[in-house]
Amino acid sequence: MTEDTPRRQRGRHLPSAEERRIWRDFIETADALRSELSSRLQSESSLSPGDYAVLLALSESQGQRMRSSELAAHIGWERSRLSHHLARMERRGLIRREECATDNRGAEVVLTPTGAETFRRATVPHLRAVRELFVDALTPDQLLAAGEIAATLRTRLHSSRRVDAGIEDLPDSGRGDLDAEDM
Amino acid sequence: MTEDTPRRQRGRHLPSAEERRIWRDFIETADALRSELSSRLQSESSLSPGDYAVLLALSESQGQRMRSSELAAHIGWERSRLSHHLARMERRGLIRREECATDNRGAEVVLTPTGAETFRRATVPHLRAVRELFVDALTPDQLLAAGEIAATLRTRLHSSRRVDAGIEDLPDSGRGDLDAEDM
DNA sequence: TAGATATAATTGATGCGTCAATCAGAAAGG
DNA sequence: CCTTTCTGATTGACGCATCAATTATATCTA
Repeated sequence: MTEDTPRRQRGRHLPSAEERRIWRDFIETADALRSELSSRLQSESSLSPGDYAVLLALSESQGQRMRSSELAAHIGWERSRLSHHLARMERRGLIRREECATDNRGAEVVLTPTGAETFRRATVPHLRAVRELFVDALTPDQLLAAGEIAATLRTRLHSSRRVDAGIEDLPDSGRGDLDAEDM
Repeated sequence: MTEDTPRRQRGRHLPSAEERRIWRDFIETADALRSELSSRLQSESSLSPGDYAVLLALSESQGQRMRSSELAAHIGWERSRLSHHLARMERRGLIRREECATDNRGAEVVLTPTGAETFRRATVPHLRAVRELFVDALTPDQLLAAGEIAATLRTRLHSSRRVDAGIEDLPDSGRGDLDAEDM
């Protein structure tokens, strides 16, 4: 009774060749986009996307300083990743780490003048590239659709992560945690 | 005459807050998707997406072997990246490198039985995950739209890479080189 | 207040990606 | 032939991501 003729009832079969093609196209294009943006950012400003995310968050923060954990949460990184990254950024003089007055375990990450200036000079070219390669490349309809597709995928991603068995669909929980990466 | 009031003539201004939001959503979602798929693949099969791409290409090749450069071109990697990756895969016994009979500089990459078996066991769960998190998450319309968006973006990406000055739009050159990553 | 536990942050190990440099062998041109 | 140039492939250095382990301080509770 359970023969596997192409009886496309959603959810029972593996993706078809066409579906796999779309999947590949989608994920590889997003990847190529990320990598092109990243390489432009790198050559124009000597910043990686990670640097950019950190500097953006700090620029927008009170006093251009933030507790390390707070920063990690804000940009959606693991603390360990941030710690390694900050070490590299500190070496380059983009940020500084100070000890925290109210909690002796804590560290405060501070934007240096160099960091602020580097970030300032990076912004416009970066946003221009986003416009050129993404916003302007798409028709207004496509742009809208892209937003909806992203929202849909994100919802599924979140619900599937909680259940992990992955059978029951949770009731659409809104989109809670957003990360900052890229302005 | 060139004041910058919101006169949305495409191509002259930086992306708006809403456009930036869509951009962030899009790129971060694609990223989250990639990372979720990759982590499932890892825990189910001890394979990275890179491993998967290499094994897929080899599985489909004549005699389960390929010249190293050929393989690199097929999956769209730099030779250097492939070389490093093959070194790691060889250590784990997934592939083997033999010297090439017809060109003494050349190397042939060969799928080992272990590699073939590991790949075989990885395929179904991986495709199931692609279905769950991507194909089935979207409506048929959205799936189509995703494919078109990817195609559009890819075209722009390719033309902009050639010109590099990036002003003139090239006439839509079809989509030449595709990479293999993920089946 | 002493001991358990939780939390902030760092560290070390390892895999992965990119770049520039290298090396050996093939091809081409004199 | 011999030298120059090109090409297949590898290497080393470094940045980046993830995981597990660690350190130091804070907090909680008996």
